Amino acid sequence: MKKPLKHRNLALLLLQAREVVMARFRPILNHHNITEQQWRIIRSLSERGMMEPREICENCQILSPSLTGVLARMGELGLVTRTRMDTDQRRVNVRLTAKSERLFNDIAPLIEQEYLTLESEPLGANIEELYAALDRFLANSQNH
Amino acid sequence: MKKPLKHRNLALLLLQAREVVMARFRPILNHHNITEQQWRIIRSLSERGMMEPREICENCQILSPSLTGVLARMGELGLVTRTRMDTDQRRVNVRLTAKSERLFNDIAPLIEQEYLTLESEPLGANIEELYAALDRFLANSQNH
DNA sequence: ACTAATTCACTAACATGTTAATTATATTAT
DNA sequence: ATAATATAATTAACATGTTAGTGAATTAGT
Repeated sequence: MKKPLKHRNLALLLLQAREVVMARFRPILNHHNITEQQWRIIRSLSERGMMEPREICENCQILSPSLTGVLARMGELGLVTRTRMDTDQRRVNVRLTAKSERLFNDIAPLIEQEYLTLESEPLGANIEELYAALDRFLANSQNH
Repeated sequence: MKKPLKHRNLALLLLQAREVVMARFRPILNHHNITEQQWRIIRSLSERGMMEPREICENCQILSPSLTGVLARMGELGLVTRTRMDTDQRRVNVRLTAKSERLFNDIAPLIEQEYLTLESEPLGANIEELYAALDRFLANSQNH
């Protein structure tokens, strides 16, 4: 009478793998008092310079209603500025501040080092394979 | 002066891949009025029959404080029962109910079918590679 | 030009994630 | 046996995830 699922839980495997990775980086972010989402946004903005909220949503995998709160708190903390566009009053430009650029410069090397450490351990042995598999999967997904 | 990170954001890639997968299954769960976390728990309990909360935490990747609320709501909905153990009054046994077993039997075939659909599409072309990469990565992680 | 449809950011309501601390029960070490 | 330690589940406080819906601004169609 029992009918177990034949397929494994792919979403859960991805979640577990993500947790393995984040467990390495979370202490760094906690120590600097920023959240995972804030770091994704700062990292993304440090590359692009300026983004609209919907671009951040896409790029950082954050839903619009969540982002509203995240950006508001980052604004309070002086980590981002938000300015309405002249050409389209609905849209907003989000930028890093001097403070968050310094924060990025402080944290980035630590993250970088942690990646190197990870790669040097047994855990990192097959990490290129994981990147490749994710790349091919996402390339066929029309989702970015 | 600008120092971009040399490494790609692995945690984000995993999150994006997970979203691609969940986008397929979310409509099924929504239609049956259960959350992603509730489904993970139901699926897990349907295989093991009975679990303690801390086992559910490990297996379903849910933190203990979150699980307290999830199980409470599932109890209200008649989806699980919680009974304290005689041998250790701190510990609890969680079980599915007849209702949630029926729910599982309703949903499982739909999930199964969606996996088949996914595999038949371009997105599924390299999915075995993804499973394999995740397996090898998790096997070296001491995290399960 | 003008109406209808679309887009963008946002609010509301509730569920879950995250860290720290707490309570109750069990276990270990003296 | 008792005190110190450890463990399981919980609560508290706040941040984020998720769905539905809103209001203002823009664009598409006529």
